[in-house]
This record gives sequence, structure tokens and C-alpha cells, in this order.
Amino acid sequence: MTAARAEKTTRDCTIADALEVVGDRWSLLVVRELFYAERRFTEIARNTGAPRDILATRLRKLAGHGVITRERYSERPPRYEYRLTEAGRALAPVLLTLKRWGHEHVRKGADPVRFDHTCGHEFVAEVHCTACGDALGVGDLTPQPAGGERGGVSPARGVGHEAVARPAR
Amino acid sequence: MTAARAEKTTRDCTIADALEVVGDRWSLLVVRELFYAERRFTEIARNTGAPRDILATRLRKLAGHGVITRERYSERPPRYEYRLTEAGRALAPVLLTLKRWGHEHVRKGADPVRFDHTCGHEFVAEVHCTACGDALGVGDLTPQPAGGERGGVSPARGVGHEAVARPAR
DNA sequence: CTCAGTGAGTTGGTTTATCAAACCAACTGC
DNA sequence: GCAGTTGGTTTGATAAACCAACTCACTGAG
Repeated sequence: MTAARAEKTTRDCTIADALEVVGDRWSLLVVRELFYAERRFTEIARNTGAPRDILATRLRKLAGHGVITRERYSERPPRYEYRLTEAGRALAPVLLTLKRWGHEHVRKGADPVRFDHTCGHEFVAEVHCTACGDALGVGDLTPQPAGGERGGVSPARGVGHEAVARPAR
Repeated sequence: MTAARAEKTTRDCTIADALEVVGDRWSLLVVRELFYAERRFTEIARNTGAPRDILATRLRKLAGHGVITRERYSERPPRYEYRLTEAGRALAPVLLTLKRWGHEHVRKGADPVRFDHTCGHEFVAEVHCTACGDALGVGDLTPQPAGGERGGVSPARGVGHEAVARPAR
């Protein structure tokens, strides 16, 4: 069950690592509920729509990966409540980015849930470069082989047309 | 198959909408490959590790949702190549945010794939507020009921402890 | 021309996961 | 002391994932 991914030549990639943990149908919805400060099993089950047995499995998996904690608040009918860890809270940018994409490209109508930023306006997520602070634009990135080992993007081919990077224009 | 989600009282949410499209084990990896300008079935299968039949299914599903296009480049052995649409390209921020999380909270070692930004530094994704341009901090958000309809976060309880929002400190 | 090889899937059969509904065990209110 | 709630686990049925083998057309070597 430990999901031994890289068998032969799959791309070695931290996106795949992340998806190993939260890349199923329910996990990110569970994290969303914990963001809304829901802590109880039944509430999470209702709000996500996840079947109860699967939810139990996912909660244990997420706890195992350090995304949430299972704190026992009752002995001997062993009962737990769930909270985000630091790692779980760090998923906020992922959820907010996904929320924006879902709003703009899946649902076309009004977004039923909105957040207000401390600046007073509605919060809409935008990805910036940590180094220079600029917003990410189309073709602003060029992949680096990075290690010299395999796993990177082959520099000869690939990347350059409508991919992430746009070398010249 | 059309996944009639909201049966009773699940939270109405564009995150769930997004996950309906890309919330399975392989779809985001497929999109990642298309970002790397891979267009061929066999390459995508190899680099993601997805079984070929499932990959065929996913490619059709993603095309159906307008995330990718299937362009026929050969008649009569009908063969297609795949490209991202505008909506698919808009997933770049999601992938980059997920990549950062995977790097920082799942894998602890060096990231095998890196991107350089036009500013000259390695690109690390950071989520900002579109309105004011500031980077998102802990407790910067407060949920709004937004419609007046159901689906929002109940304002009385929830949200306020270690959730997204932090009303006071 | 034949024949091995490749690319892009499809098909068949098996394992695994998902799901809904029922069940359970302890507590809670009355 | 009994109906109701909470937080699950168990039970089968159904659907999906998975793997291996196969097809179909083409490509290049000999």
C-alpha cells in the first residue's frame, strides 16, 4: 500500500509526491473542511459527501503523512478529533489556487464561497515568484535539469512551444 | 458517470468542482506532462506511470472538460496528439503550488525538477492577493456567506481558531 | 516482399477500491 | 431505561483500476 511509484522510468517529481498524499478524490475536501475548523467525523462526512468508511481510511492516511492530527478526546469508545498540522495548513495556497481555477474554468456562475482578505477586497489567489515578487506570466519559466541525474526534462526536445516555458518569442 | 455530487447537504464549492475534473490519481500528472510539451500517448504513459487504458479514459475525460485538445494527426489508424487548452494552461499555478508543497512537506531532499523565472532566480510559487498584491499570511482570510443561500460557512461557529481565518489575536 | 519493430490504443480477466446500508458500542438527555 | 446521537466498523454489491496480451496500421531493414 505504500505506493511504490517509480518503477521504471516515471518522472521523478515532487508534484507526484504531493499527489501521493492528497491526490485522491476526498483528501483535499477533507483538508478544506478542516480549514473551516470542522473537527468532527460526522460533520466532515456530511460536508464532503465522502462515504464513512473511506473517510475513516483517509483520515488515518492523512494523519500518517503528518497532514492532520488525530487527538483522542474520549477513551474506551475511542473517539478522535482532527486538526490540521503545520503541513496541513500549508495546503491553503493549493486549495485557494484550485478554488480559483474551479471558479473560472469549471463552474461559470457565481462562487458560493468567498474569502475576504485583510486588505478589504475579495481574495483571489495569484501565484508570484518568491524571489522577485512578480506575478507569474505565460512563458516566464524555463526548466532546469537541476541534478544532472535523470528525472529532469530533457533539454534538447520538449518545452518550448505552448509548454510552461517560452524561450524566445 | 456524470458524478452527481451534491445529493443532500454537501458544501457547494468550486474546489469540489475543480476536483471533479482533475481530482483523481492521474489527471494532474497528465497535465504536468503536457506542460513539458509531451504530446504523445506513449510518452505520457511512460512518464506518469499510468496504465494505458486508464490513460486513454483520462485523456478523453480531460478533453471533454475542455482542459486538453485531441488533435487527429493520422487517419484510419485514428491517432491523436494532445495539447493543453487555455483552461489547461491555467492549471500551471495549481501545479506549481502543489510542487512547492510536495517539496517542502512530503519529500525532504532536493527537488529533482526546478524552474528558473525570468528574473534569473529559481521559481518558487507564492500565493498573493490579486487585489492588493500582498503575499497571503496566516489568518489573513475571513469567509463570507456570499450568497445568502446555503453552502457557505456558518458564521456563528467554525472558522476562527486555527482555521483559515484569525479574527483577533 | 517479408518480417521485426513501434505507436496508439483496445480487450479480457483479475484484483482492488468505492459505496450504501446496516450494525455496534458508548454516551446524552429525559 | 430507552430513544437519539456520535464515531466509527462490517458487510456485500458494484464500479473502477490494473496488468497482460492483442490489434491495426505503419516504418524501416534486409
